[in-house]
Amino acid sequence: MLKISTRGQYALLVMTDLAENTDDTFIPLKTLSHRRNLSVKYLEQILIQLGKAGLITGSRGINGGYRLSRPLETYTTGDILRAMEGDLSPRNIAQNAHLASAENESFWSGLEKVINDYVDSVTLKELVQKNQAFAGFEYNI
Amino acid sequence: MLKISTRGQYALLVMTDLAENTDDTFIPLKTLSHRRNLSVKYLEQILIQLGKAGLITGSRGINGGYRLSRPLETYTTGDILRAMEGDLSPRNIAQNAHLASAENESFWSGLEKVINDYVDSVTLKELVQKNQAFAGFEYNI
DNA sequence: TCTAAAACCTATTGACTTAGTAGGTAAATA
DNA sequence: TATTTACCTACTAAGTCAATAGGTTTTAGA
Repeated sequence: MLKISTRGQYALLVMTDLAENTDDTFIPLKTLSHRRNLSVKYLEQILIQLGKAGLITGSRGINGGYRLSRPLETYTTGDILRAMEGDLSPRNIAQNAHLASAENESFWSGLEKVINDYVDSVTLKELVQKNQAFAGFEYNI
Repeated sequence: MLKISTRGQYALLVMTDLAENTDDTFIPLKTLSHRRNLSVKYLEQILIQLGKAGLITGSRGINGGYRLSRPLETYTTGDILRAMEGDLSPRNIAQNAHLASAENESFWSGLEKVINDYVDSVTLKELVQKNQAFAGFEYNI
C-alpha cells in the first residue's frame, strides 16, 4: 500500500551514519547495527546490497567495515532508495493483461515522476544536517 | 515497495466507467466487471468499499447497480485511492521503536506531501477525458 | 604462518498481506 | 412471490517481508 520497506528506511539511517564519518576509516557492521539497535544479520544484507549498488565500499579483516564510495555531496535519497527498492514505480509489476495498460497511463507515470523528482531533490547531506539540527534541539531541552 | 495495490488500480478504472455514465441510471456490478474482465467477486468488494467511503451509491434489485454519489467534478484521484489504500503514507505503520522515529521525519513527511498533493491535483474528470482522448487515438490508427 | 575480525554469500522461516474465491443474507422491482 | 441486484463474512493459495542461521573468503596483525 505505497509503503517503503524497512530495508529502505534502514538504508537511509545507516547511510546517514556513514555520512557523518568524515575521515577515510571504515565503520564495521557491528558498530552500525548496535548504534541503531538493528539486527546485525539483517543490516548486513542491506549493506551488501548498498555495496553492490556502488554506494558504499566494504573492507574485510581487522579495521575493516564500510564507508561511502563517493563524496557525500553526490548522494541523493533517490540513489539510496532505488538501490534498495528497485524502481519507485507505484504500479504493480503485474501489469495485468486485462487492464488496458495504457489507460490511466499518464496519471501513473505522473505519480512516478513526482516521487522520483522529490527523492532526487533531497540529498544525503541535507538529511545529515537536518538530523544534526534535531539532535542539537534535543540537547537544548 | 511503494506499490499501489490492484484494489486501487481497479477502483480508478471502475470509477472512470461510472463517470462516463452521465444519466442517473445505475450500472450493475456484472456489467462493470465484464467490461474490464475483472473477477466479479473481487470487484464487488472494491465497489462496496467505495460505497462505504461515500464515493458511489448502490441500489438493489432489478435496474439496480452503482453510480457516482456526487457531481463528477468533485472527485480527485486522491479521494479514490485513499478510500482503497487508507492514507498514502510511504512509511511502514510499524514505526519501530528502535528507529529514532523523528529522524528523517521531514524527509518522509515531505514525500508523503508530494504524493498527496499530486493525487489531489488530478481529478476524475481529467482522467476520463484523457482516456477518451486515448480511445479516439486508437480509432485513428 | 596462524588467528581473529571483518565482509561476503546462500538458504530458510514465520508472520503478514494480497488477490481472489465461496457461500451466503437483505432489499427492491416486476 | 420470484428474480435480480447489492451487501456481508469467512476462507485460501501465493507471494512478500523481516529476520534468522550457518556458513566461506579476505585481511591485518601477532
